[in-house]
Amino acid sequence: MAKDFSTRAENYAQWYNDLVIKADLAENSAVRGCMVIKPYGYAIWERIQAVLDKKIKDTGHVNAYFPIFIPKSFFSREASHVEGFAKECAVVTHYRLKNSPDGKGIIVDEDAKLEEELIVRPTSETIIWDAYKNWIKSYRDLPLLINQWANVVRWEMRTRLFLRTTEFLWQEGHTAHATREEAVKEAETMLNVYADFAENWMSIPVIKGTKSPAERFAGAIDTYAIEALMQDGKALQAGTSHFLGQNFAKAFDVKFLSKENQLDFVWATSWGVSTRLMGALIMSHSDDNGLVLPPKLAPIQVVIVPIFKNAEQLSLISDVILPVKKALEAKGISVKYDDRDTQKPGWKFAEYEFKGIPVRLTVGPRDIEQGTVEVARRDTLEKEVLQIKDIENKISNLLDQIQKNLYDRAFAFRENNTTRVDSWKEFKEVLDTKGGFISAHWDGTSETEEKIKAETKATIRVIPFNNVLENGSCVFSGKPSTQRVLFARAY
RNA sequence: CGGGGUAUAGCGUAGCACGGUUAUCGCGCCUGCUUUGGGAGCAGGAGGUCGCAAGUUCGAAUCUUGCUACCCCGACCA
Repeated sequence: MAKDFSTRAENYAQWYNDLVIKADLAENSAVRGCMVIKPYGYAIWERIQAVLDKKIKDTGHVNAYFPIFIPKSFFSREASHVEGFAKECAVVTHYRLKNSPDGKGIIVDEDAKLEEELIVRPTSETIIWDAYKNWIKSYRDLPLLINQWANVVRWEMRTRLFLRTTEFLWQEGHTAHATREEAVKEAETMLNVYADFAENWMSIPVIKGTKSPAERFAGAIDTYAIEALMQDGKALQAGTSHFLGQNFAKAFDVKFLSKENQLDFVWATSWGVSTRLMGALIMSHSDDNGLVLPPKLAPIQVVIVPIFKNAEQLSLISDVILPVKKALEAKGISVKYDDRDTQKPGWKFAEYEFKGIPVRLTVGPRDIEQGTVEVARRDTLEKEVLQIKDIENKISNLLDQIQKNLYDRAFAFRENNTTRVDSWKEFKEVLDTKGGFISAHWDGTSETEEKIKAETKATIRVIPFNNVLENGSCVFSGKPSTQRVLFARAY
């Protein structure tokens, strides 16, 4: 087979880039750091959206839409929030262009300067809480459970397709509650929704937990996250959920009258996942032959490739296989029948393999004679020959098997790449030779985390929920510690 | 924003130190014939402001200056 792309062992970063381009998921655009999501990549994102949107609605939330622009003054109301985002904001300063006096092109009209600059949203807490102020007066208005699907802009220094782009797509939930307990519970609920989605739809095992103060969202009291391990041993934060306390309520003066006629600030959460999930999906399952998609998110789950020399042969095959396609579709399976005569079968095999289609059916004249179909599965690259009459009943089972196999494979990889470490020497050794998650004791201070990061580039990815409490000493400082946390180098 | 590098067809490239016919090759694209169970073969063909601007010269992809864009490494990050 023609190998015009890198393998993971040769160059993991290059492999990822080649894969995204060659599988036709996305490409770089004329705007530095911004990507064009191509139809096939967008179809996968639409699957992610559709499933998550339903989960978000099933947990009581409704969708709304807030502006892309945020007045600069709103932005600075919550001190740590501005501090966190100020360095990566795009700012709109003018609203008009004019012809250049020298006749060469077009320039910004300096007379059209905005009274107040507008920030292109890097996240929407401020504009949303400004609106919530008018919506919430009484405990009867609570809880307020709103989500929005939107694009946001964060002016990153270095970008990578899907993993970190200047503009990206996401959903952001913003909720308001009467009590602290309820808000904390909401943040946990949504983290569980994300974890369920990652594990059962994306086949990506994740670790749920709390972020250390250094990794916390700007403006949050607590940040929860699901953390996944990629095949190169680096961790990737796949989703976050924040308990915001009363920080934004205070900044935007959002108060409600309780049943007891007490005026109090509301309690808030926000939570989101982004197109970065596409990166997680790619790096969790794909191999040196290209993309591997979990069936539940694959835009095309089954592709049928007919082998034919002429129109008569094709029509014979079509007569037999089209009813099978219909039967599969009736079961909710998405099937593509590629009967183009402009590409050869071998070309199609390679193409669909690279695009990660979970199951391929091949039917040629020999099969028609014998009443068989060749079934190839993308995850294991195994092929078997089945009776045509059995296809209808066996394929959905096969898709389930693939979905499960991908999860099991990723889970085993994570288990094999999570190491318990009790000395600083071992910590550095494991990090450099093996990578992956390192479970180690930490004294709980930001200073130690900072020093570990400076020396090794590894950060605390997550303090797992339901962590076993055990006495130990910090792997770096030797000070007393009560639990292990997960360290890793991260995306 | 620091340090390094690159810019020639849709993509990847040769040519450039030493200026001189019609700018090289591969992939891809188009046409025809033969092919079709793992990225077909042969023949023919189309496609270029050599990043932009100025300069040196009889003559510039090649030399000089300025500009622009992009890539890699670092600090920052979902």
